[in-house]
Amino acid sequence: MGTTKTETYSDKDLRLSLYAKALAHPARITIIHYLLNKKECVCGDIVDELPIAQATVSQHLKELKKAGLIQGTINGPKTCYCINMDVWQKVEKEFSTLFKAIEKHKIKCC
Amino acid sequence: MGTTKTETYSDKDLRLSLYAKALAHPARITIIHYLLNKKECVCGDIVDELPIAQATVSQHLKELKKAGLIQGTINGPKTCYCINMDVWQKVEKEFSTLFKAIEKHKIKCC
DNA sequence: CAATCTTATCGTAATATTACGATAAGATTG
DNA sequence: CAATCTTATCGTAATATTACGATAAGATTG
Repeated sequence: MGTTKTETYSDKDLRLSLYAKALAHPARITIIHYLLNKKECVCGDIVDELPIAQATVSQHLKELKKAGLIQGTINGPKTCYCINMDVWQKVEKEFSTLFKAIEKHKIKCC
Repeated sequence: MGTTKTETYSDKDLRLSLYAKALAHPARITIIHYLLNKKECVCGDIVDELPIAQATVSQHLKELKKAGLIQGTINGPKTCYCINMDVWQKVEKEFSTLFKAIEKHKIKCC
């Protein structure tokens, strides 16, 4: 017990839930916003922006990388991070499909 | 330790992360889709749709209610569920603000 | 009213997540 | 090359999440 049963859900639902999961932490949302506000790739002063330790930030970056939302490339002693546009297009598409379905839904009975 | 530090993030980022969290499970995505496909409010045969026990479904419904994404009204021995359109409008707005910001972001350096 | 049906809640177990300090790994700087 | 700087990873603790069986709560059905 304790583990989510992944086998029996549709691939679509599963994928959407994984994207949602990647965004389900304020630190990770803040990181995404931070990357968006920079004109260049960020060689990690992300730690200064967040109220959490360097190790924890690194963990969150790993989560975002795992979901494909960001990319990181090692550049000397530093690591450069940036938004992965291709994956975000998919994310946007999947979420807006859901949102559109909800817009069409016009029932209010409770 | 173990708890997310909520105090120090912006309200916006925090809110978005909580909506994402509510959607961060395939069962909950499936429930939302199920409610969308019904023409009327659903008096819970949701359990039959999911590969998990009734108690667990009830728990997921509680999570969705907590986030405001669905509503439930007791109707005799049954409980009727439906999508909470007002809250979903907010959710959509917050997500699309993020998506639009990402669309504008045209840097690819890694 | 007893039996039944539906759903929420309780208790509990297993796993996942979050956070941190310490340290490792790898480059650059003096 | 020693010192330093940056970031990932390890180990660990605390809490959260997921899942289930059992049971409670509340109505309806016979």
